[in-house]
Amino acid sequence: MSRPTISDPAEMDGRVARTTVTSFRIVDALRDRDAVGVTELADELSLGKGTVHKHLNTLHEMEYVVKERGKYRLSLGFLGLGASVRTRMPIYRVIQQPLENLAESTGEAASVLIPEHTSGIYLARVTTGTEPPAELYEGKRVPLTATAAGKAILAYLPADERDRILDESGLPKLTDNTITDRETMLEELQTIHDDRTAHDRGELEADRHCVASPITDADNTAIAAVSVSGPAERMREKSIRQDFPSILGSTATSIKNRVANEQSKRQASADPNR
Amino acid sequence: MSRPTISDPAEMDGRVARTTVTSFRIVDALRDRDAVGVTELADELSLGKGTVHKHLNTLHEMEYVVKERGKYRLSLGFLGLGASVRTRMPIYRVIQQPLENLAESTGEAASVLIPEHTSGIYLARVTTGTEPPAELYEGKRVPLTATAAGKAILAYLPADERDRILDESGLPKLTDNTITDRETMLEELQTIHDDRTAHDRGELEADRHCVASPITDADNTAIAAVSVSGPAERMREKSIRQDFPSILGSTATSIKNRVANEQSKRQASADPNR
DNA sequence: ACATCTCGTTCACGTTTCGTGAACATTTAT
DNA sequence: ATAAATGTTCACGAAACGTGAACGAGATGT
Repeated sequence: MSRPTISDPAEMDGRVARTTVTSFRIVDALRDRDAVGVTELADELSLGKGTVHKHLNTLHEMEYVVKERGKYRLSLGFLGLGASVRTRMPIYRVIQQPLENLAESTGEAASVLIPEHTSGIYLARVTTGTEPPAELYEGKRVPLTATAAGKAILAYLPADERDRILDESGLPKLTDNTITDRETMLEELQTIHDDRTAHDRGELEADRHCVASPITDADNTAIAAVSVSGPAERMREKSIRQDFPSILGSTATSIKNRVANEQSKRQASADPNR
Repeated sequence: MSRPTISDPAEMDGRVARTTVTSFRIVDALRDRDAVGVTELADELSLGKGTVHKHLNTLHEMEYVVKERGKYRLSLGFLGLGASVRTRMPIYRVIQQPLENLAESTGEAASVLIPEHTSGIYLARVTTGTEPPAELYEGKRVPLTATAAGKAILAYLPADERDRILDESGLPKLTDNTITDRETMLEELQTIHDDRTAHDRGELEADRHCVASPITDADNTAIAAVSVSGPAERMREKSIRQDFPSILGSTATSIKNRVANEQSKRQASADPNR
């Protein structure tokens, strides 16, 4: 989603390895299809058949691509890479329990979103009942401006970094409710900062409402956000009886404290004195 | 684990894009460390600082690498790639329920292993109780020769493909119990084929026992394997009271049928007639 | 506070090699 | 069986990758 597939070959001259870019353009293309042939890929990416074949063969040798009856697809090697990246994040190791509690007590899907580059990526999600499976969200990239969790993060980022993100990512319109005006967004972020709670009323997906709280570090800067989301109507009803903001707030502080604990533990074990 | 990090630059001449290989050598190196600097990486991979920097910068531009205070690490972009690859596999969409049932009825960790290239990769795992978290296994690469699920797959592969895998991967010794002799392995595979059940008594991890059944396609060729595993002693006790082979066998056929159903559904929807 | 050292970043150049196009081989469709 | 389409290989020219050294920023220690 709105990934910078580096289509402007002019601006980035000596600083980038073009061959690698081509390889990852192929990886990105494979990501969105089931199994694909050389010619098809070459046409789609406007590359020579020979070139595409060489790259696919390279990825195949490294076992990042599987070849089945002349067609190519990405291998499960990427599953290992993704799992490794996620498991290495200190915050990931402490959110499982809080997320499960949150999903349990609200009866809705609970997620943690992490800011990376200029967008947000779902780190984990716990679903209840008949919600779409968590796998469809984990690893998914969304604009920070079009989701409650993303706005919660933006509201608790240093102003210069927040502005940089808004500059680079813009405010893409995903539904009729998406905020696309920068001034409006800045006002909204101010409100969110005051409340420590962000709302999303169908800004990412039309029928989906979402409430979120930022997870901050010692400097009160966002490192992530927790959120619950569900069908618009059901969320509206529940919000009358349940105090989403306070539930999310306590989940967020719980996660924050666990992260802090983890970090002090790590420092203690890395530093054998004390 | 035993990935072919392409260390022999001689044998693969014009057929491979060397720049891409270098980039993925860097990715593979990043995978196993937390966050790393240019110099450190350059030394480890015996590359120039400039080279490493250019590659990291490339990966950064494409948002596959994150830069934090001069150190680099892999981004969650790989999480999305991995999730996408896995979700695209038809078998993945049908194993959740059977795996949960299996874990429930045996009280042990239940997994599905998929063969890729010459090794096996855990596609999914459901754990119960105090087992190590499933995330540590999902995406993990293991030798097919050193685990019950892997042997179950080997036993139900065409002889030529089985031999090719044994040729290429060898029989690496991981514990004192690992089978390292090819003849012994072939006999074992024969037994496994007869029983449709494979056993692993500490061949991958010393204190871990594992029982597995192959999941086959219409041709009776393995496309995966289901397994349960747990601490050696507990597994030994349980195996007296529980009939692991028959539980695994029915799980395997259940999965097999579900996969077949999925495929006929897909064909029906892709083919608008009838 | 200063000096020094380390590390990340940039740059120019020579040479590897990447990408192109066409030919060949192999598979699929007719 | 024939033909069309697709995967694979090859040779060559042009592009750019990797090397080494220089620069600059940041950390470290005195």
